[in-house]
Amino acid sequence: MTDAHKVERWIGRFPLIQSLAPAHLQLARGTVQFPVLEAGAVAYELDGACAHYLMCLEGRTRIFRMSEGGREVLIYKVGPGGTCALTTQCLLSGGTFPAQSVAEERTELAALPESTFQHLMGDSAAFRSLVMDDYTRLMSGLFTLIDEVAFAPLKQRLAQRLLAEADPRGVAAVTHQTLADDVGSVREVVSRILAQWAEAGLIELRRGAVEIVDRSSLAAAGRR
Amino acid sequence: MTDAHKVERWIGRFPLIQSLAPAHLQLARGTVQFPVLEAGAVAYELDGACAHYLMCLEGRTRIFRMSEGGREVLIYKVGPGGTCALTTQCLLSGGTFPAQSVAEERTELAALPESTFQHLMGDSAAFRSLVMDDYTRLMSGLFTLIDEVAFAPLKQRLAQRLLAEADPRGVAAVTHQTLADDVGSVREVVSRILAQWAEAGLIELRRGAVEIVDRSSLAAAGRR
DNA sequence: GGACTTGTGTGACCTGGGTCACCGACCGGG
DNA sequence: CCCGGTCGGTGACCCAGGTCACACAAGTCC
Repeated sequence: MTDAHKVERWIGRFPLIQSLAPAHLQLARGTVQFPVLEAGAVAYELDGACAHYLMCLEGRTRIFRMSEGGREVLIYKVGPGGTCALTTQCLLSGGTFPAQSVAEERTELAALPESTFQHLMGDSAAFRSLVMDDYTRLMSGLFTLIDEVAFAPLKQRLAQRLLAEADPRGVAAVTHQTLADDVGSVREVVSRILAQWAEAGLIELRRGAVEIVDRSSLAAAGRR
Repeated sequence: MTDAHKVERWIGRFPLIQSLAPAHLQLARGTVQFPVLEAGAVAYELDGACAHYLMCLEGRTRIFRMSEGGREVLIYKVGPGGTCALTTQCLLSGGTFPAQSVAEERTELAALPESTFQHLMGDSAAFRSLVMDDYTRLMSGLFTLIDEVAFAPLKQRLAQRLLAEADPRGVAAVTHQTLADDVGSVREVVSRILAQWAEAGLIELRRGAVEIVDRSSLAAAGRR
């Protein structure tokens, strides 16, 4: 695929880019790059430096925090059309990444170099609002995350994760292990809870996937 | 105290305000207000709307999240010279408060009306950096909060809270109950842990206060 | 100096969920 | 068809921390 095509696709995914003033659009088009991550590649590490504002074209990355003990909490996942708001945090604060990220599958990105980013943030109200929009969204996501982690019992978080992971037909292609990682627990415990739910007819278990039979009961399963 | 005095004091607390362009400074001085909260007053509630950018001149407010079960997690406390970064979140996102806040003592604020805030954010790079600075700080605070809540055992969080609350002489004027609230636990448990530490000579217990005897051991007490 | 209100100490008990140690089932490749 | 890796299931056990139910000590207000 030629670079021109890539640029078009990028703009297709992020239509707001269009609304930049001509000079700004020019700058963006001129400096954008298109890195690709293979499945399993780390996009960035904890405390790494950050040189680009990243936007996701294709694929999916998982952003999470890890404890010394090796357990994890999922912060969020970015799919096509999403930006990695942590790069924003990084670029705005001048600091390093507060979390780590790995690609779950082959992932194509659009990357604006820091200089372009800073320039546009200073000059372009449109660009600012584009960036800040995602950034404030991240912030509110963190708040809900906080009280889930602080207050919600494991079952509840697990139920939500499962629902979030399910495709339209209700199939979530995940292993117990990855679920456990996402909710910050361990496989055995997750398996047990899933077994209960399967018992109750809320879900059906396959190898490498969970099929949700009764979405609404599952959603209710966590609470109380 | 006259308004002119108040304005001077405000600028004294937030020297960066000085660096605004004359026209912007003019606008800020012309529209700033100085509300006062009595001890125990709620500064804002969960999901409340937000009409002002708030900066703290004197006093202290506690910002926290509450679960249905009535337990709390402390997000942060704002003292003199601090801004309430949640108002930023609110004003930038156009949404409502993601948490609640109450004044711990009589608190004097400086408040910029939303229109002024938006105007300055749009026009003044200096103001933007002033605001974004605190905002990104909040964000990174949330990250550390997340993995404390997710991974750190209660003891560790308690130890930190105690150290954070202590005055230079090592005296923290808090009740077991307020400590428990801050770390999202209950009184009995906190009392027990404190009793252990007192036993070990790390702290000394008084009514309504805890005196830290051995700061460094206390800091280490949480880990492992 | 009662009588109430706040802060604290303590024991008995319960439970969510993490740990350990397996085993068995499925799956893909030589 | 066998063999090693990835998934999933299960039981025994343990422990931090929350719940309940008090008892008591310090201030405080009349």
